[in-house]
Amino acid sequence: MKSEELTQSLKLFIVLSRANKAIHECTTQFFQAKGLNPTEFAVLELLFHKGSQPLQKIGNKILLASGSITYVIDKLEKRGFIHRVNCPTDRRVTFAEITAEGEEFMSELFPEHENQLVDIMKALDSDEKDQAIHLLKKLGLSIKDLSY
Amino acid sequence: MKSEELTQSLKLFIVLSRANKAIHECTTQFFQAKGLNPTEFAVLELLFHKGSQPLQKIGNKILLASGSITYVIDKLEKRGFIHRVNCPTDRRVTFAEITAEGEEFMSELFPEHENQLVDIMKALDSDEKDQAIHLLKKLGLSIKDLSY
DNA sequence: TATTGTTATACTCTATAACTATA
DNA sequence: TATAGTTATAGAGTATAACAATA
Repeated sequence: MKSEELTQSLKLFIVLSRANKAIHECTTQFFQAKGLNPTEFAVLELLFHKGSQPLQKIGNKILLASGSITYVIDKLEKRGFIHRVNCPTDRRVTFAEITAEGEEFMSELFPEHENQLVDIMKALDSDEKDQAIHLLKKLGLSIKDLSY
Repeated sequence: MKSEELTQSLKLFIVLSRANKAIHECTTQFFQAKGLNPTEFAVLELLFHKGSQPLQKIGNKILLASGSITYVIDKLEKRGFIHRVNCPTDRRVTFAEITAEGEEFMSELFPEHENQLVDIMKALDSDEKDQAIHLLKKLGLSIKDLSY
């Protein structure tokens, strides 16, 4: 017979995967309705909240190869949400900077995204959310120490 | 100022996404080391645990279009893990069935997968796992009722 | 007519490698 | 030499649509 720990671990894996999948589908659908895929949203959100970034740094944060970053930045630039800015001190470096249009776009989109999340998380009350945050943070942090 | 509920919901979204991503990377890496992608593992696991299935039914469970199912089944069949079986009562239908080789493969792989999950979830004790399961199940189920 | 599965095709996203230009 | 970004190319995985066989 399987151990209690094994049964629990498998169960936790399943409910965590399913909850994440359900949430991810909601948010992805929301982004797509605005013409963005999750990667594009991630880049736009980074620039919106953290300011201009060198392309390479964006690639590191979003975990994307340099050639792929060029592709994503090109797309966002074509839509007018960001533009490239040469670094004055190192001519190899290019910054991505959000435009006024991108700023306006995100000023509307991000609060909607937040409201959607509030809606999605409504099933849990404040205490339960705190518990879930605590447990998932603990779990997530521990995994980074694993050698997989 | 942002409401407490909004801050909590956003935080919960982030820690849930991160925990899932970390776990997903572990399991995906494990599958890939065995030459499977997550979709292939999902199909194989379905046949291993639930027995033969019509291709269309597999597509519904894994959420894959019929053309894509053909592609995945072809790959698993080429590796000798499954084979196609004609339905005797409805000649339109084809079942996918796990082979002896696939059975043997999964008999070894699945317990390893479970052990990996036990390892991954070790950061939480038994009570914490139960709490997390309870909260995530509640959350996951509630989202299906949403209209997104 | 509706359904199952296949084929052919195209698209999106990502990675890799070779390259240019700087440092 | 090493680094930043671009270009060209390839590949995986998925979707779509047209199709053949069967119900």
